Amino acid sequence: MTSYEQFLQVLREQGHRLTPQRLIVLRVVAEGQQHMGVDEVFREAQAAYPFMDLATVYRTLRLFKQVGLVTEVAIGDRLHYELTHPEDRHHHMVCRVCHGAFNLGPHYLEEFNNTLVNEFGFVPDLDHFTITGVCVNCRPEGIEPPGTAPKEVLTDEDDS
Amino acid sequence: MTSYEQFLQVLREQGHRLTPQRLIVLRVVAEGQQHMGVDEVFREAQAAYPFMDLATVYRTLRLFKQVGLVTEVAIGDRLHYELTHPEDRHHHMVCRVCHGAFNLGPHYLEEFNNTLVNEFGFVPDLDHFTITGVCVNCRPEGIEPPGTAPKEVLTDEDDS
DNA sequence: ATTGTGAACGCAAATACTTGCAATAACTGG
DNA sequence: CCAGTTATTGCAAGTATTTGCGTTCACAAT
Repeated sequence: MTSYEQFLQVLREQGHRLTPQRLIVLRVVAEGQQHMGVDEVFREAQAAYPFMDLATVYRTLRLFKQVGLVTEVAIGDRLHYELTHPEDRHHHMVCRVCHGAFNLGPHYLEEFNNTLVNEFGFVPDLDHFTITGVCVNCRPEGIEPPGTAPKEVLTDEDDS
Repeated sequence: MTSYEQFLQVLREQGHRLTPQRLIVLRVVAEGQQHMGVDEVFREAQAAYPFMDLATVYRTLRLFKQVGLVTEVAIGDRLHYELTHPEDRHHHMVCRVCHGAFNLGPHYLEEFNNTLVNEFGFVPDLDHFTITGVCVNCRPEGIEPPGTAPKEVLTDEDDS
């Protein structure tokens, strides 16, 4: 059973209607190899369903994010979306220079989370978390720090 | 305003021109009691200088942020700006419910920073950092925050 | 299968923010 | 103090995203 089927179940259980538009957006995101921008999703969806409206794509992605079906990643100054893989929760480090995105295991933030909760009673939103910075490859030439270079999951050609 | 003068110096040193518009935006932000939204800054600035254009406010705030004169804080889905106080660097925790902002000392992120640098060679942007979540006051009573639920059943608050 | 209800849609207008461009004016060097 | 250079501005148009609203259609109950 694909997670696709399970996702339909989740939507239905929460009382959301399974419209063709939603099914298509879900399929498009699910078939995308990595996180996609809204315009990409729109283009693909429209190809499969010509009446698709951009506002619907925005609304649908927002719903999916809310329900947890998709994960939002801030790439540059724009939001991208990827299918949520519950078995592989992770955060993202996004390079400000090359816009590459690298995965970060959840445990890296657990301690931070606990500190905020215990010291301030503040419960941070850490379901998914995107932190910007500069990756190894884009760092000015110098001494390579110890550790393994993370696997890059996205390279988006664009400049802001 | 002692730091005000220093700020002018910074701008000048970096080759930026001291236009009346910039001086006014700087003054407005400096006089603001807390972080201000762009529209607030615009309104105040326009009161002092009727020709002020909204685009100029956006451009000026972006410049100031780049130069480090102001700090950007994401409140809700909108950006706010406050004067940078070099002697009191801090991050922000912003409540998703009441939109309240709480300061967070820099040391809370130092370890996290080091981990990313050492393990991934990724240098995160942590000059200023805003994390959203739910603050103590807005947290529903009796709801255990995520990530802190003990594996074994314990009703004791004591930690060890 | 038919129908009622309201969620979701499509569209167009609104909002938030950015950008191209010609005119202006801050700074420099004479 | 004056003129040249070019960063910066104001305006208007552009882009990204959201929202109001009348219509449509998914779903449940007949």
